[in-house]
Amino acid sequence: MTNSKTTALKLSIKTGDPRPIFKQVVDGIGMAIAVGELAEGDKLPSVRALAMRLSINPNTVAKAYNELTSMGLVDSRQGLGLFVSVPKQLLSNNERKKRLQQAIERCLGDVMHLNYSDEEILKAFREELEGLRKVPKVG
Amino acid sequence: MTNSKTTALKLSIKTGDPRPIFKQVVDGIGMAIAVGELAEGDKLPSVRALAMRLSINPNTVAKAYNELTSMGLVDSRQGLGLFVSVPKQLLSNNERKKRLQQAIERCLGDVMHLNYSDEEILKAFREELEGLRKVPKVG
DNA sequence: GTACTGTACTATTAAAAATAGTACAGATGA
DNA sequence: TCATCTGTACTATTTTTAATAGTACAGTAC
Repeated sequence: MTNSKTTALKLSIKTGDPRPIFKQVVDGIGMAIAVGELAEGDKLPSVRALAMRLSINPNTVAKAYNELTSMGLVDSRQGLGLFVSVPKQLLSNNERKKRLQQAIERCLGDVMHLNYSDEEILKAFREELEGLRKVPKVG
Repeated sequence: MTNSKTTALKLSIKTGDPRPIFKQVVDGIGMAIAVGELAEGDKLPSVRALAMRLSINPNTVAKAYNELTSMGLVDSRQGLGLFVSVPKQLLSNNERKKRLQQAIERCLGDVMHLNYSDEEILKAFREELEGLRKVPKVG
């Protein structure tokens, strides 16, 4: 017996998005987990079900699911499916810090051209972060 | 007569970087302009010279230069070269805001898995931003 | 003139992403 | 047991993007 309810997952693929499809899936589910829309133990849609819902190839979903598993965000149970895992930490502190900095650098690289002041950028960042944290689990 | 001195531009292509080469060039030069390493009126290396220096194809540099021109960061002068342009604003406020938010969302999406607290993330972001602004023009 | 600039092409190769189809072992419930 | 679901692992093919290679042209400078 496990938590077999497949949580409603709002996820869509945008054709205009520069990211490849499998990356959109990874990011979408990863974000849902991060903000608590998907809670520990929740079951993800099956590879084939999600592929059908998103009108994409099952292999593409499988690729995304493999990456999520590698990231330690979900656990695979043989024959059962994928489940949101207990938070774990499989990255070294150095690696975590490196990724944090790289993400921020990339963000700033994309933003610096836009002629916003430091204060405006910081404000937008803080608000976005708070907004994410506020999103509660779906009831 | 124009400002014909080609400013020393520290720029390198990293094979491990997930970004395509032309994007690394765009980002690198864009950032150099943003932080003031490249000042208004400075001349960029020629397409062919930069291509040779980076050991990449001139077309790849040309592609990056075209994007920088489209972004309004540099101006092309027929037969002369590319020059860092006066700051202009060819994006609507809506478009600017949209891009700011998208960049931040993407950043947070990459960061939320790392188990950092909001405070730690904000601190890292603020420090990175301040660090960039502090970089002075090369003397 | 010669030697630079950016730009615009065509063609080709290389790499990444996505699709299509098949197969297999474990789990579940009838 | 049987049918059906699960993730996973393949191979093959197509599509898309990036990168390379080569040529050409108009404008600028000396």
